[in-house]
Order: sequence, then structure tokens, then C-alpha cells
Amino acid sequence: MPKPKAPHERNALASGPEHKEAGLQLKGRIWLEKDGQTFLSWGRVVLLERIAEHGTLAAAARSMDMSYSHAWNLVKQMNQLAGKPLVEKQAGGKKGGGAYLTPSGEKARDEFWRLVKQFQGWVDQRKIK
Amino acid sequence: MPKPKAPHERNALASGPEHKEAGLQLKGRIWLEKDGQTFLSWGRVVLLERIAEHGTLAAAARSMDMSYSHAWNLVKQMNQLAGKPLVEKQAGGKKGGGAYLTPSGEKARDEFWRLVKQFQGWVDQRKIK
DNA sequence: GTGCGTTATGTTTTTTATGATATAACGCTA
DNA sequence: TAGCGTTATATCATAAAAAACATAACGCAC
Repeated sequence: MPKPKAPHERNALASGPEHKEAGLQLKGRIWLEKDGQTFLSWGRVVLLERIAEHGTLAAAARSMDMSYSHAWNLVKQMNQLAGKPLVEKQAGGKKGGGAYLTPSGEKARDEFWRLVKQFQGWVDQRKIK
Repeated sequence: MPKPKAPHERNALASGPEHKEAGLQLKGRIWLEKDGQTFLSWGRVVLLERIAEHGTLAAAARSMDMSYSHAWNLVKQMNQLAGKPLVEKQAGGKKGGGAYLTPSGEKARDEFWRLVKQFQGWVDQRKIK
């Protein structure tokens, strides 16, 4: 069973397995800040994806072993920093309520994954001596 | 007075000031792992530099507001993961003792800064829409 | 109106990382 | 041998992050 990763190591991109035999891996992570505060990061964008997938904030949080309150805080901050909501929610109503991505939310998700993909490309082409 | 940075945000490279007016910044950090454990990172390599500069582990730690025991643990782990010492130390002796970088240590430092510089280049050329 | 599962929000607890503290050993100097 | 500032090492305390927990409010369905 693999040792659980430390928080700062989670969601990190790694150089490809071709370097594995050396036991030496280049790792890294990127994120976006707005006005000095974390806006989008790997975990946050996965959360956006899970919300789109599950339709509720509670189920999204459960699906990634995140506490509901933490997920709620992240969404609150993302919405606030974006200036407009990335996620809209409803308390009560049919099936108790729910949450979904706005077009801005989908765009943010796509843009971030685009950046991550570019970064992964950069990492992969590094040769570690 | 600027808000102190959270641990996971420290030592992060940022996209240049040309993006600052948008309030949106791409940030990132990289590190090297060996056998799944952190081997070299920004803070660790700064520590190597300070050791070379000050000649003792104690002074190096002081100079970067790091506890001696933490610095000692980092050096121990770096030496161990490298397979050969990056830092050699002497307890006692002229002036009480000291520490210095081995050629391997100097090389590790230089290689890491080279990687960081390349990464900074990559970050700088990202255009954030 | 009751029940249901959700969102909303605050408080408490746990975990993790790091710094602080304490003590011993080391090896030169005088 | 005594003194010095260092390395060596373990333990304790603190701070930050995250999870856990506890309620309340919401709005549809019945």
C-alpha cells in the first residue's frame, strides 16, 4: 500500500515513468491566484468537475473524500474571486436541492486544464541528468 | 504590510508583473523526488546555498529563520537520498565546527537552479486570458 | 404541515508541519 | 583541563490546515 502523499505533494504533476528507473522525478504544481489569493488549483477544479458530474455539492465532496464544509468554502471563495458565480446552488426544492456549473465555471475548468496540460508537456520534456 | 504567505504558497514562482493589472497570476513550484520522497526543493536548495555562504549549519538556519533541528533534518535527508553527502559537517574543532558543500552538493544546487530558471521561463511566457 | 436531502454556517477536534527547547558530544584552543 | 561554538538528537509546544460535527434554513412532494 503506497504511503499517502503529504498535502503539499498532492495533485502534483510528475515527469513521466521514463525517468522512474533513476528513482529521480521532477514534480510540480501550478495554480492561479487572483489578488494574491488562490483562485484555481488542481483540487478546486476537480471539485468543479465533480459538481458538474454529481449535481450536488454534498455528493461532489463525498466523491473526493472532502468535507462538505471545506467544499462549500472553496466554492464560496472561487465564486467571490471570479466576480461572478462559477457554481450556482439551490437549497431545498426538488430532491432537496443541488448545484451546477455556470458557463463561467465550465470555462474556468477548461482553461485550467489547458494550462495543466501545457505544464505537463513542459515537465515531460525535461531531461533529468 | 503584506500578508504572510501560507506554507504551500511559499517559494512559488509567479508569472511576471505584466499580468498583475489583471489581478490574475499563474503560480507554480517544482521539486525533485527520489523514490517518492522530496529530495530537492526551493527551500532545501536555499539552505544548501546558505551553508556554503555561512560555513555552519547553525548560521545558515538562522539566516533563513529556520530552526536548527529542521535544517539538520533536511540535510540528513538530502544526504541520505543523494546516496552520497551533499553537505559534510564537523562537530567540534576550530571555531567549534562547521559545514560545507561537497562537489556533489554544489552540483545539485546548480542543477536545481537551472531547472527553476527554465520553469520561470515557461511561466513567464504563459499568457493568461 | 411533515418529511426529505440538500445548502448554509459556525464550532470543535484532529492532523500535520514546523519551531522551540534541552542536553550531550565533539574537537580545537589556550 | 576548561571553555567555546558547533554538530547531534530527542522531546515538547505551537500554529496552520483540514476534517468532523452540529444545527438551522430551504423548498418541493406528499
